[in-house]
Amino acid sequence: MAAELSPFPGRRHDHDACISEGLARAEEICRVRRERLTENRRAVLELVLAEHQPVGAYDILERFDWRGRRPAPAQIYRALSFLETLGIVHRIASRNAYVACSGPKEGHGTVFLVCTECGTVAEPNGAGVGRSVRKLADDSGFELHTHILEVTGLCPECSQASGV
Amino acid sequence: MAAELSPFPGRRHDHDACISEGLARAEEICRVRRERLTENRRAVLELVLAEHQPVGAYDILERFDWRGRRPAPAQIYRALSFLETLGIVHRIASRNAYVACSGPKEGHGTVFLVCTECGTVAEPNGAGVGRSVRKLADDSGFELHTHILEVTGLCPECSQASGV
DNA sequence: TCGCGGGATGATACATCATTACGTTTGATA
DNA sequence: TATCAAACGTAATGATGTATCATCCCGCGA
Repeated sequence: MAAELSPFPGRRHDHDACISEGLARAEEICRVRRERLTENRRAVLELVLAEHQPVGAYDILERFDWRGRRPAPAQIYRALSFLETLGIVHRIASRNAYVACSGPKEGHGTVFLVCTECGTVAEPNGAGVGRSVRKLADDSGFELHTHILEVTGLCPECSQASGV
Repeated sequence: MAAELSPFPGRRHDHDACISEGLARAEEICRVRRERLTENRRAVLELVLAEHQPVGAYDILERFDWRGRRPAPAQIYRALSFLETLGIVHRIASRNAYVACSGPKEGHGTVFLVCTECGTVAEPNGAGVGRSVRKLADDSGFELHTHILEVTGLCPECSQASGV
């Protein structure tokens, strides 16, 4: 088998590829849905894609220096919610911050592994957890719409580094 | 078996009992841990216990009219974090709001079912989900510390009301 | 090509949520 | 009762997120 047993990106992955894949995916989704990936939205997406750590809206705001101007918060939030509806950016509620969706593959659920040491976020395949959640909801008579699961701990690299 | 198949409180439950049980539980925990359930903390807890909906810190602030004075935000947050460490109040990250822990029983995990219609929050027994999460973390080489799972949808009553 | 209509933007202001800082009070206990 | 840490009171500030509205831009039909 090839690369990823772990959903974490690894220290030396080709991050430029992450970015261009992310952008390509966004373009494809917009094409299909007949939405516009405007300059603003694209710029925000690039800033979110720039890292595998969640990034706050105001961090984006600071890094955003598009043609010398400084946009207002609303502009960032508008772009972020647009990208969220497309499913290419996710909000990490426990941190009030945002990450780019890391996998093109379907079947990943709304599960985030957040490393408390380096901040990296991974989206593992959450199918098993998804089943548990559905069962739990059924047993409780709850009509499930969405769920978010945010797991904190140490990613493989930080776990090793901390001397296991 | 007796009452609760569903972890939801039900429209006509004895809510006074919820409150006094909650307070009694807090007193017991403080006694065991040699902590002080001061007047402030108790007042905040009462306001959180007053509903099964998550309540914002500033909602508490507004309702807080303890001897005519109006406390500052810091006071509310201090009490809330104290109550969180005791495990009798939980923060709902997706809503920036707080609920009282609904069950005296152990074995409930950090799982919240949040009704988007009436706002009621229930804490079902999350043992099954907990196992899935541990497995997922193991498979990803992730050293798990904590997790929060917030499920949105319709509670049994609202689900029925919406005409299933 | 003109003009219309809806979505996106720019900009100001404001609303909401949370923390820091610091001096004072309180309560357990030695 | 002297002491010390914990909790409180208060003010200020920081961080995050929305509302509003005039304007701009783009696709599309006349």
